[in-house]
Amino acid sequence: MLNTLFLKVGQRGQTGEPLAGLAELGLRERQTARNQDLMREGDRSASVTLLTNGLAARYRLLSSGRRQITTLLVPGDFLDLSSLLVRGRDFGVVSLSPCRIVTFEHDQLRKLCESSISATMLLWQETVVEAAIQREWLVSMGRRTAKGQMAHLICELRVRLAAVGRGENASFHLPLTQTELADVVGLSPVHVNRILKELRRDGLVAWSNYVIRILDWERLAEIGEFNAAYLTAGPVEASANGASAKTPDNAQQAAGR
Amino acid sequence: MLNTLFLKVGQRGQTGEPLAGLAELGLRERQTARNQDLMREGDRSASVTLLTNGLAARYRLLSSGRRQITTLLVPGDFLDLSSLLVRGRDFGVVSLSPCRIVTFEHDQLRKLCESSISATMLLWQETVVEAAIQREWLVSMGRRTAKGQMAHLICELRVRLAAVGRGENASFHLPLTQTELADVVGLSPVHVNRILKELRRDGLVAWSNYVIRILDWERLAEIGEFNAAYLTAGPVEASANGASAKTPDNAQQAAGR
DNA sequence: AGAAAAGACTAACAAATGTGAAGGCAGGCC
DNA sequence: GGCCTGCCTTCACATTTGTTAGTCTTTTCT
Repeated sequence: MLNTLFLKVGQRGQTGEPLAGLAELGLRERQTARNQDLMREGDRSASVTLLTNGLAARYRLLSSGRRQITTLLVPGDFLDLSSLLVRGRDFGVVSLSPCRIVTFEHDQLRKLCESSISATMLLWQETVVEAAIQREWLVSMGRRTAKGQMAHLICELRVRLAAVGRGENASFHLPLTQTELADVVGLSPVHVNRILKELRRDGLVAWSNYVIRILDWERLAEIGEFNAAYLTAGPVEASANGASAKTPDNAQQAAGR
Repeated sequence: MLNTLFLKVGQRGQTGEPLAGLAELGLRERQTARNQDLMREGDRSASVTLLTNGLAARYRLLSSGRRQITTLLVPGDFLDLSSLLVRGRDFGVVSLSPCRIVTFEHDQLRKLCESSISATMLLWQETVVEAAIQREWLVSMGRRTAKGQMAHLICELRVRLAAVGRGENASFHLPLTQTELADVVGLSPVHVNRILKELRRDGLVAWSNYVIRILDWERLAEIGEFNAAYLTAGPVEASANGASAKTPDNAQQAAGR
């Protein structure tokens, strides 16, 4: 139940051990269909949900009907950790594939945090890494070319998915419609189609049946100016943190840098 | 030294009390000039810095020379809280006006966190609110019109600055060049100029000498689809949190809705 | 199996945004 | 006082991106 979370934390050179207690706290592990609204904007909740399998997204809807996906959630990601600290939710969450999720009640989580500072730090770190990913998206949308943005996104997903054991060699499953992809990158579906065509033409990726195969990692990372450090950077080496500062592992090698 | 931080936390209906200990931990309070590089991308640090006065920004530089500002920092904001949890920095920080800053060493901060769970939660909350602001920017860049994006940004800054006592009535000081503004919204300087012209023509804002006066808050908020909840939402009402859930104060009223 | 729906792809055109260049104004500097 | 420099502003034009709409294929539903 916690293995993807542990894998992710492990990739940063840490042990998820302090969070082991979560195993007993998880309520029901649920299975959802694709395209389900897992959470609606504006709700308050008394629990936090962890995605253990599948792909999901945080999004915002504007009055024009336009949608912006602000976060892609992969196994091991919390859908709404922020609800533990701030009331009200400024985003909705939708499943982009059939998903499996577990929920933890705020009260339980808070007890865990009170009893273990290293557990708190690990959870806080999740928020920090998420923010780094969002910053990277901001750079993509603002200053990268559409092609660079797509290239960067593919690189990011490859690393994040590989970290939790999804995808082998240079290919991974990404059950995203071109229209959904458009909502991720903030472009129109037609333009996304154009960009993908270019990436394929240039021999950078193969993309069919929702499986992406990266054909030329080097060039893809170059076009997207991708540097995996923000995903794989471990914690500060600190005695107080209970964390070891191992060298980043194979996932990073695969990721090139 | 901590008053802006306290004001900000207070606006969310909480007391900054648990962080009072910081007052003795702050090292040298420094004054910087405008346009100084306060931190460079890639550095590691052993301390966290709080902005106590002035305006600063986190940014990323691409190889093409293009710059994207990913966060605008106002008094009461930490420049690099994330360094406490993750090594390596994926952004630079530049002062956009003369600034005053205080730094706190990681070791000291960690001790504070270990001794007080509510202090930890308050700091974590800072990260969470920052992430919410970034999500909002993502929505702006991806799915709002350029005009809506500018409108939203102005609303956001008005609320954030008012919260820390900067700006009165509906006007505030924003020492941002149009070129810098372009790096915030991800547009070209020329286009930023066009948008500002429109906003002025429509009687929404007056903008001169780096002072913005909002002439029609209602319409500005409507155009930007601005809802201050993500900035003013307090914590979850929780016994464990030591936080009181007061009704949001006047700053929010001023912010409309 | 057949019908319906969803998704990928393309084309032609429209709108938004970027680029390069220039003029004007103000403040800082000698 | 005069000269630089930085910034705002505008223009003309190039490029990117969006829109609308249509065809084709695949999947889903009955």
